[in-house]
Amino acid sequence: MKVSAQEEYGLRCLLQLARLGAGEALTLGQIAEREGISQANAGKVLWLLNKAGLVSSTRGTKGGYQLARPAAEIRLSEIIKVLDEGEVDGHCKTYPGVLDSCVHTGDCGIRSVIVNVHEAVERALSAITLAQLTGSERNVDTVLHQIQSPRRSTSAAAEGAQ
Amino acid sequence: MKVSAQEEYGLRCLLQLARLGAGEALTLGQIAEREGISQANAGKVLWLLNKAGLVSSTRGTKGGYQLARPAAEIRLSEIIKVLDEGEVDGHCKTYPGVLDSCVHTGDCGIRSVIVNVHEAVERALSAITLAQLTGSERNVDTVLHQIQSPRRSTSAAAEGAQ
DNA sequence: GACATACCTGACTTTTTTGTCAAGATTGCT
DNA sequence: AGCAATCTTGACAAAAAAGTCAGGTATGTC
Repeated sequence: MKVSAQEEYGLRCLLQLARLGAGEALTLGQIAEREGISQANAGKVLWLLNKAGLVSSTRGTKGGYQLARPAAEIRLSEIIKVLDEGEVDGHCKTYPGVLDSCVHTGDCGIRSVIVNVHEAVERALSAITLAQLTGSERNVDTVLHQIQSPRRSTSAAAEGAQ
Repeated sequence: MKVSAQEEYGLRCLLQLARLGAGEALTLGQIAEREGISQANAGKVLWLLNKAGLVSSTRGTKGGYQLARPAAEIRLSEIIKVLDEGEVDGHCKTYPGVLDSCVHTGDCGIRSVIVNVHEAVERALSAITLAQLTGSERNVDTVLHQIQSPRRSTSAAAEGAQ
């Protein structure tokens, strides 16, 4: 349950693009240099984002990448989902240790637990947009604390904080 | 951003133990057989849970594992945290592509984003206890929908659902 | 129309995670 | 005390993910 390398890189590339003015674009080399990662790696991530319709690319001499939509309309949950599916090509990875075929089907008890954990995570991430991340990072704190359950005390959550 | 194999196995083992009556215990072999995983693998996971104080073990002929605390006092966030740290031995994995030393320190902009995403996830998971998972799995749905932000419409979240 | 720039894509190498094995240590029973 | 059952622990092998490389395709400029 952690942010994978590819997810983090994708997020960083998108943040770079979100800070641009209208009509501006960044080339693959520029993005890679600013984030300190290889151009090949950035290219792979941006290709995924392009395929998913989050960014648009222009080829040729004056080419580059830019956001396909306003940053305020791109949710964190969407980004994570796209970059996750790039890893596990299929849609339903079958873990070993399951007597039948797939953990996510059937009535094996763990199914709904796993699925719902993923849903809980996605719900939390869908409350945040790219635009909220570009400005001051302090804003994120504010947004995140709003989605906290109203009937749970903060002390319990802080106790188990990592 | 997904549940790793080790996390899922740990969760399954804990659920087995949570269903026991007071004073009862399960041996490593019993747990492994019920979950369809190897005894060696179950042993590794249970050792982590034991070291973290979530389960207690008894050696000898009539030995076995049992929960160290009531299931109602064990939060999902705690479980995930323990099993995560078993993977990445240290506490702060340094991703490549960062000009300085670690993503989680310094003012590199992405730091607070990553940290806050993790906090959001943990906050969602801390609202669920083991006890809530043992009975009917339908309850999980109910609990999870409570922690949803009151000012976000469900349609947007469903649109990006995986 | 030729050249330079920049994105696209599949194969390959390295690293990390996952799972297994085997030997050691502890406890209860006879 | 001795034996059998059980947990403990470090080292190793297999699988998956992450990252790199090189060749291909498209676009704009001179």
